[in-house]
Amino acid sequence: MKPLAEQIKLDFRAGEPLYMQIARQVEQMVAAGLLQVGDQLPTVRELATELRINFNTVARAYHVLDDQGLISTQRGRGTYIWEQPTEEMMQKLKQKTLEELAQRFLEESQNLGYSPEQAAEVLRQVIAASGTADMAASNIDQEM
Amino acid sequence: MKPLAEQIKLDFRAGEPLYMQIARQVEQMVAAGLLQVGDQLPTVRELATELRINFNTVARAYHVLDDQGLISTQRGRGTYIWEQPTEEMMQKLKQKTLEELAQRFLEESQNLGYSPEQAAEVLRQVIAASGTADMAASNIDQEM
DNA sequence: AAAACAAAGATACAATAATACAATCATCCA
DNA sequence: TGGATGATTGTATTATTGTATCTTTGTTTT
Repeated sequence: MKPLAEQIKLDFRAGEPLYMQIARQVEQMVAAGLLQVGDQLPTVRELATELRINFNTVARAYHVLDDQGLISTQRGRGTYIWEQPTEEMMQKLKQKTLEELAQRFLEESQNLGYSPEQAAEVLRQVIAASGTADMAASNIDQEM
Repeated sequence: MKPLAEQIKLDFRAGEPLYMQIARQVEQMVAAGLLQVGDQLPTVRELATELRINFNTVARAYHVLDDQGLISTQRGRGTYIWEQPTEEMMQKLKQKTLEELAQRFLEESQNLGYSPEQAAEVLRQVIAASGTADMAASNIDQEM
């Protein structure tokens, strides 16, 4: 297949920002099946050089797609098309898991030798700590 | 016991660096008693191959653990769980692990769209249910 | 015209990978 | 026995790749 860079056309005079043009065209290629799960996208620098723009602009486009879950950007490794769970899959995953998560948390805590009450107490503390916006690193150790 | 490599799960999309994920999970296995004094860890290349990452990333994880005194890495020899941590170290390690477990439980719950309070409430119910013989699936969603 | 905002670029940084290296071990043969 | 040699293991250094932060620029708003 032709290099991705050659398939992306930028219109420097369009109202649409460059990074959105890139993101949109990658989306369309995925939708068209031209890009498939696991495919590696060009590095931000490669694509930027081809398109004669700054690599941060490509990085912004990739960031948008990453937020969508369409791709996976991995520092030091590269950028890849990511499996996108369907809405119903997400829904199914959501159904049962909260209790299972709690169950697993409890089991793992008990494996460490803690009682369910201690596990619950630490959870409360972690919640409290993450709730405070500016929390000086809470030290739970002394409190138990 | 299952090979260590199979027990380590990497999330390539997580914010947490891969080497930290590895180091943390090894810590947790030590805290849980799954790894004991003298046990040999996989070589950096073995583990890296299994995890499909570069062996330097494993080496970096091992280096972190070596600095903590938890393991001993020896060029040409391999990597081993170091002397049994003192009771105090073990206590701290377990405490840290428990907090990390709570943190992860919380994050995963929130990823599913639940509030910290809902997560805590479900945990309470699971605890209560595990006390009694059977636990009917509680449906907390409508209650909060 | 000045302020405010967003897009794009420049620069420094952090995580991962690639490559070459040094220490140790295992094997074999004199 | 012991030295040679190749394989294995962790280490050091450098390159690659995405990220964070700040600056510049152009457009819009007031």
